[in-house]
Order: sequence, then structure tokens, then C-alpha cells
Amino acid sequence: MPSEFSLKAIKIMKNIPGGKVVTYGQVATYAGNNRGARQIVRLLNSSWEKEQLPWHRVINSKGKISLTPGDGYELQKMLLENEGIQFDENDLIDLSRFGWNINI
DNA sequence: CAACTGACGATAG
DNA sequence: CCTATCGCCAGTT
Repeated sequence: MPSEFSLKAIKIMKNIPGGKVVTYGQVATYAGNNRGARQIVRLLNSSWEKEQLPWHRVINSKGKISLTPGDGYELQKMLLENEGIQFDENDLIDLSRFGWNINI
């Protein structure tokens, strides 16, 4: 039985529109725990496949991909660019333009 | 049952 | 800008 936090987090992530991204902190806050970023990490690692979550649209608060090159970074960047998201010269995503304003 | 682990965040220096 | 710390908490070891 998943926690209420998990249910909300999953519901939110399943609603992220293409071409937009959200941060761990945002999802955690809207799911009811503004300090639950790590639980979001757990969810993405353990059940993104089962819950069909767009894991690539979840990034850290600086607008940067947290994966390391060679371990999914390239894949995630490619998936995002494929949705129209652009990266600046420092590989950062402009959250003011591509960040999704959650409203469930 | 204690210790450890995370694709993190906020804060302080 | 950078490193160092602490908080958070479910799932593993």
C-alpha cells in the first residue's frame, strides 16, 4: 500500500506535459512533503516503469540533469531535446521557460 | 533491529 | 562559485 505521498507524487508526474520539466522539490512539495525530494528519487528508481512515469522530465532544482555522463545523462538530454526543451551553454534548462507550474 | 543508501534541497561560510 | 552539513524517509543490507 503506497503512501499518500507516493500516490500524489505519481499522480503529479503522470501529468507533466511534454516539453515541460519539474524539479524534485516541486513534486515533493505538491505531494505534501517539501523535504521529500529523496522519496521522489526512490519512486523514479523503483517504479517509473510500472507507473509509466516520465522520469526524464524530473530534474534538480538548478535546472540540471543529475545523472552522470555515461549513466543516462546523454539519454535524458536527448529525450528532453526531443520534446523541444533547450539547454543553454552550461547544459542547464531555463526553468522560467520550461518549468511546469504544477496545478492539480 | 541498526546502519546504510539515494538522479535532492536549503543553508551557512 | 565552491564545499560542508543537516534534514527527510522508504527500502535494503
